[in-house]
Amino acid sequence: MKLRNSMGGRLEEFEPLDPARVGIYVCGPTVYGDSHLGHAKSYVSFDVLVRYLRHTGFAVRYVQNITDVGHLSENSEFGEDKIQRQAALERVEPLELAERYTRSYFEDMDALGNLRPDISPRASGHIPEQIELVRTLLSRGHAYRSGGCVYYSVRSFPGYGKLSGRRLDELLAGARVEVQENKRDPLDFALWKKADGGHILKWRSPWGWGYPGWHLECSAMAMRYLGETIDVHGGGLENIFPHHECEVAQSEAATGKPFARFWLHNNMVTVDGRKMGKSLGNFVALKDIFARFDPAVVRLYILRSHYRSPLDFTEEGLRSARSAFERLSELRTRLARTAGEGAGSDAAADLAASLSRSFRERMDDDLDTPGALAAVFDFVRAANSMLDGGSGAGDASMLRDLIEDLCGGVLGIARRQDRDVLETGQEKLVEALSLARSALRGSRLFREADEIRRIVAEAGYSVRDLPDGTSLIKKS
RNA sequence: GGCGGCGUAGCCAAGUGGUAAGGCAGCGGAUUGCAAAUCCGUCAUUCAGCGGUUCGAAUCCGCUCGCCGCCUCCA
Repeated sequence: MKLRNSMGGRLEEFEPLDPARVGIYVCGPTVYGDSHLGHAKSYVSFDVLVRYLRHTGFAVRYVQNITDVGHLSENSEFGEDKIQRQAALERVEPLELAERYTRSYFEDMDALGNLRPDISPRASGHIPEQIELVRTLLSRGHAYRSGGCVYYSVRSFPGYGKLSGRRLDELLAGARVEVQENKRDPLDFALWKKADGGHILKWRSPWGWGYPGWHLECSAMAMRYLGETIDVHGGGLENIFPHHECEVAQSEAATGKPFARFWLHNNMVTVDGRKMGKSLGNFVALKDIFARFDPAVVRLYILRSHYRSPLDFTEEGLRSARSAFERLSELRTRLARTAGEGAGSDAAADLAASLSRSFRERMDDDLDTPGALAAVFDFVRAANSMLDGGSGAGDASMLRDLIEDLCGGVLGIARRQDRDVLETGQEKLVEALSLARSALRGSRLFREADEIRRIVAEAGYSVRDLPDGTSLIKKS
């Protein structure tokens, strides 16, 4: 499998350090608000990577942090902690707020079908590890104390800039580097900050009461759970600089070893061509989208574009994804109905082999999910044709197993509910209406039957008259 | 100002030297009591524009235009 490595920018054959095991670290959310589509794109992308690696036989340890401290609202000495600021607004404890939005985050990710990370470490729960890392950097001469804070000395690490392609003099030329009195160099960044009066989230350290700098947690937790050199480090494109650049500098200066072998970055979600972000006030909360679209549709929408391409959010795009999702779901339902005992034909085996091959080819090419989906939809047409032609139970079983494996197991776009079983009270009523309608049709009372179909459709169920009976399907 | 990316049909989107995948929408047909679903056919002589390299370019090079991201917290 080839992946585009942000470190160097080239497509490289992926091989983990340990041939059988892969360690992945992905920058998780700062939990001070509900998740939006941008989170969905990032975490769906990495979820598919993890699923695919497991599918191809690797044992994967997937670590994704939860940032609940140290993320300041501005890059200044006196910036407010985002968690603390929002906690004050909602009148709760900072960690209570973090817990609230951590749950909200997992609710949304579960709905999208993302597998839970194997470890979801909290920054606040890893203060000793972070302090230890600062001590190491101090002892190695890469950090210095000043005004109760500890800063990383960027010029002590020659590799600074190698990930983001920046050069120190160019950074200085930029107008927005703020000179701060405690720093020896404007480019230096805080490892540990002194807590002044208003800070609630603070810990005792060798340098007094304080709290960790934002970049520190990822280095400390990644190395704690995945070792000093990790196979894959992922995150959003906007984190390449400064966040990931600083992680590289901290970690490699501390260990003398490469920090991450593969850096993967997903592109942004835009709205009307503009980046979506909390600070821009144009973000689309997942809970709002889920009220109108099945989360599986949102997932398919995301996977229809490449992880490294920007995704422009549109209502029309979501509707298009919903149609495509329905088409796929139709086939899956059809296969499940037909599947049973019996030997499969050569034609079905050929079709399955063809999809397996092209799916793998596309996924092996830097996780080309749009290409993989194209292969899936080629398969959808061919499989429908076979079923139209009267393929038997054995063929259907074979095709079903494959599509469940790829779409369910790898892409995660399978809807979980069994759509032939209607369970809620409303659904029972709809089912009863449908039976009554069948009787009307039997009596050739089509006008009445059509009226029932129209009403049931308004309630969110599509009614179809098939040669062997009537099908009821809940719309997405 | 510096660094990086993008521009493929009405919309979305693969394809990085060999003659334009796929989805949605549309149109014609088969099927159907009518629909829906499904299938068949159709839908870019052309890949922002202009030059160049090549037997051959959407793919490589140069220039132009347009858009976006990062350089400050952000997935």
